[in-house]
Amino acid sequence: MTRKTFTEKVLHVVKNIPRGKTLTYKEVANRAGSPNASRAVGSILKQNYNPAIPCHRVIRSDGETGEYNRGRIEKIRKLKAEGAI
DNA sequence: TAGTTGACCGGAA
DNA sequence: ATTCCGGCCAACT
Repeated sequence: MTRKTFTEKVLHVVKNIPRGKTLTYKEVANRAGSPNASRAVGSILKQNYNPAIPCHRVIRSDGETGEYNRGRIEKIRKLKAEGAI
């Protein structure tokens, strides 16, 4: 069984996030199989530069947008453009 | 191989 | 309400 690594699972989950919807790092980690790996999710998305992965739809549990490769402002702007805010 | 870092979370002061 | 602390996991050096 070639199980997918945590990283692959996270990328898959984020890739499946529909437009106008936002998931928290904790939710993504939970779907990836590790509910406590919320921090690892951020580290992974940070390294993953893939336009097919809408990492800007992943926000913090506090309701804040969190950070983004291209800037937090761009992240917020994209979320607003999608109606997530 | 081991140690440090960080796009986090939750609880305590 | 805001600020501080420890814990958790993967990637980096």
